[in-house]
Parts: sequence; C-alpha cells; structure tokens
Amino acid sequence: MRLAELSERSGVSTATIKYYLRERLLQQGERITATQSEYGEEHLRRLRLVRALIQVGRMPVATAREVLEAAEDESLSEHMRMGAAIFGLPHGPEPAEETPETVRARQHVDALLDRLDWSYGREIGDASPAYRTLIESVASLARLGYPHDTDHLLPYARLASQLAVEELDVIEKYSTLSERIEAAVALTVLYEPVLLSLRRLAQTEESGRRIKE
Amino acid sequence: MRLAELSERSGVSTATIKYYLRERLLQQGERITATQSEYGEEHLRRLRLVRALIQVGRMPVATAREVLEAAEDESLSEHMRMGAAIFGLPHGPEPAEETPETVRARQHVDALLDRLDWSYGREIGDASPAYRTLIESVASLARLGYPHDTDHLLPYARLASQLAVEELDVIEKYSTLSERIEAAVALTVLYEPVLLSLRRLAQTEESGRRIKE
DNA sequence: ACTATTGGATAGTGCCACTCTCCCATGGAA
DNA sequence: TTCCATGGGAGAGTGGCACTATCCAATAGT
Repeated sequence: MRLAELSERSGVSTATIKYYLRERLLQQGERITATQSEYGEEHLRRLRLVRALIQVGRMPVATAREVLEAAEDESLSEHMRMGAAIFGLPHGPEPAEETPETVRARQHVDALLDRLDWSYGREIGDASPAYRTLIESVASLARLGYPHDTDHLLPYARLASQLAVEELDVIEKYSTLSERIEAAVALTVLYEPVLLSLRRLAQTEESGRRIKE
Repeated sequence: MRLAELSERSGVSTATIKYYLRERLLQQGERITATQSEYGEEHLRRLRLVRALIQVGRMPVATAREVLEAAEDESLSEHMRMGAAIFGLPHGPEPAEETPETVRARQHVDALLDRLDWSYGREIGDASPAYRTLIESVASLARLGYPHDTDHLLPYARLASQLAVEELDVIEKYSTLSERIEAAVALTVLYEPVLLSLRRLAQTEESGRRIKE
C-alpha cells in the first residue's frame, strides 16, 4: 500500500499523513526504493488510532505522541507501559493555584479514595493527571456552591469501578502485549464520549419522564 | 462591586471580563453613572459558571452563549428551557459522512435505545448532539475493531441511567426555575470530568490489583 | 521519454480565546 | 480644582495549534 492508498482507506489526506509522519505519530513505511515506502495494515490501524485519540479524544498531537511512545517503550514492564499510556491521557482542567476550594476539594477526594480503599490512587496522588483534574473539578463545583462532598462523589466512583472491571476484562482477551496496550488506550479514550453521550440521553429521558407525570 | 473587584474575586482578568461582556456571556452591570456600572453577587456566580463551561467543559464561547440564552429564554416552557440548555451542550465528534460503520453503529444504538425503552431518545434521534456523538464514537470503535454492540453498550447505559436519576434529584431540590436550569447546566458539565477522572483512577486501581495477583 | 507520485522540508492558513492599546469621560484624592 | 487612576467601549493584535499548500528533486510507471 502506498501513501495514496493509505490516505484513501483511512479518509485522511496525504498532507495530514505526512504531517503525522513528521510528528512521529505514525511509523515510517517500509522503504521499498529510494523514494517510496510500503505501508501495511498495521499502519492503517495505527493511523485510525491516532485519529481517534486526536479527534474523538480531543488530545493534543504532542500528548498523543507521548502516549504512543510510552505504550511502545519495550524497556518498561507491562504494568508501566499500560500505566504510562493511560496515565498520560489528560482530559480536563489542571488546578491553576492553591485556593481554599482546592484545599478542601483535596480533602474530600482523599477521603473518597480512603473510603474506597483505592490504594494506588492514594499513593500516586498529585502525580496523576486524573487525580489533579478531579481536584480541580470538585473545586469548581465548590465555588459554584454545588454538592461535591464524599457522599455525592461515591456513586460516581462506584460506577467507575464497575466499568473498570468490565473494561479490563475486555482488554485481557487480547493475547499479545502490544494489542493489550493499544486496546487499553483505545478503549479508555473511545468509551469516554460513549459514556458521556449516554449520560446526556439518560438525563433527557429522565427529565422527560418526570415532567410528564 | 466594580469591574476591578469582580476581576479579583473571580480570578478572571478585566480584559477577559470585558470580552465576555462584549460576547454577551455576562449581563451588563447596573449602570451607576455614565461611565461606571455596579456588579452584584449574581454577576460573580454567572462569571464562574461561564468559566466552568469554557474551561472545565471545554465549550466554545459561541456555544456557551447559546446555552445560556436558551436557559434564560422566558418565552419557553421549563421543559424546553432545560432541554435546550442540556441539549445544546456538545462534547464529542460529529459524524462526518455516511460510512458503512456509521450505518451499523446507528443500528446498534437504536437497538440499545429500544431495549432500554428510552422513547425520547428514539424520537429525537439525529436532532440530538448526544445521539450523533454516540453514533460517531461507536463507529470509531467499529473501525478499530473493538467491541461496540448493544450488549457491550448496555452496562454503560444502565449506569448512565442511575446517575441521571440521582442528578435530577439534586436539581429538583432547587426552588426557583432559573436555579434549577443553572444547576442542570452546571452539574451536567462539571460532573463530566469528575466521572472521567474517577474512571481513570478506577482503571489504574483495577489494573494494579490484577497485576499484583 | 515523459507524466505522475513520493518523500522531504518550509512556510502559510484558519480558527479561536483571549489580550493589548487607545480613547475619552468620569471619579476620587490632594 | 487639578490630576491621576479607573471604567466602558471598540478594534487590532497575539499565540497556540492542527493542519494545508507549495516546492523540489528523485524516481516509478507507461
């Protein structure tokens, strides 16, 4: 498969593919001659994954590169590679500075993690983008005066926990390590809009039902 | 409260506040003299909400304006205002064109809505941004070869349903209509990063547990 | 032989959320 | 009453970022 065909089958323009190659989001094709390269099915897969991360996951190009590099770094253990890949994925606001609200938000979140006995979350703490985003989001809720204490967060955490078990089950079905890591990245990112969309549809549904009665 | 104080208490620069005023994201203050206006606590609240929509919810300025306008449009019924506000909130990719994957994705999603008996979702269909985003996300999963059928989506939908019930309960606690609508917008947007962060923390936790064993 | 394509590099584009700069009217302190 | 700071208003500028367009020289395909 040459560049033109890769472009056609993926729906991504050749100019953009060249850009991704330059940015090292995509591996070089196998050099066939001095001026041409051959691309295979795995290039197509990778390209689609990159597109999913950037378009569906709204991830900056630089971040996508980091995530993919971590996922491929053979010098790391499986746990580290998986962790680094999922870990690096950001998705929300970072706390700007220490405000009274962020301090209290941190207390609520830490209490939540303790209550759930999520030891990894407690250990990693501020090093995790997800943890920092959580703090900032809870602080935003606090600033607007909406409920944000441990009791209100608990149901969300329990649901998240259930989802994680199912998702890890899906991931474990893949036999090779690189497939598992790619699956972890793809599923983490791609199921996010699924979850959020369903939540909004459910809200519409529930709201409609209540008004009807 | 003058502009400078509003800026200080909100942590938003005066230049940005002026920009929001120009873009009609923020109501004008009450004119005190020909050259000065007085701002109150509700301006501060509104400003924080705007910031939350834009920064936490990553919403484009134009969209935030539409959402807030719909929420305030007194010519509409409560259901319509609430609907228009939540409805307008986008968060994911829109389907670009009709591909084989989007067609099949639509079938899976429609079957899911039928199974759940979500009649509103079925009726509104393509008119809802959440529905369109769901289609496109499922299509992306399909293109990458990951599970995306009705059975895999069902647990997400059930959890979303549970959350919607709790969230509507919180919203109903507010006594005035404008408070309820503002709460609906704020909670929909602000609990998104909370949910996503908790999901990632839960994945890390579950992954860590499995590897340990 | 000759047209089209490729890889490679560089510069440009379009969008968007601000941010800067001016201007002049006014307000408040000295 | 003077004079500096602040406010509202408007237009232009900025910076980041994901592309996208243009060139160029070396083939590849016919």
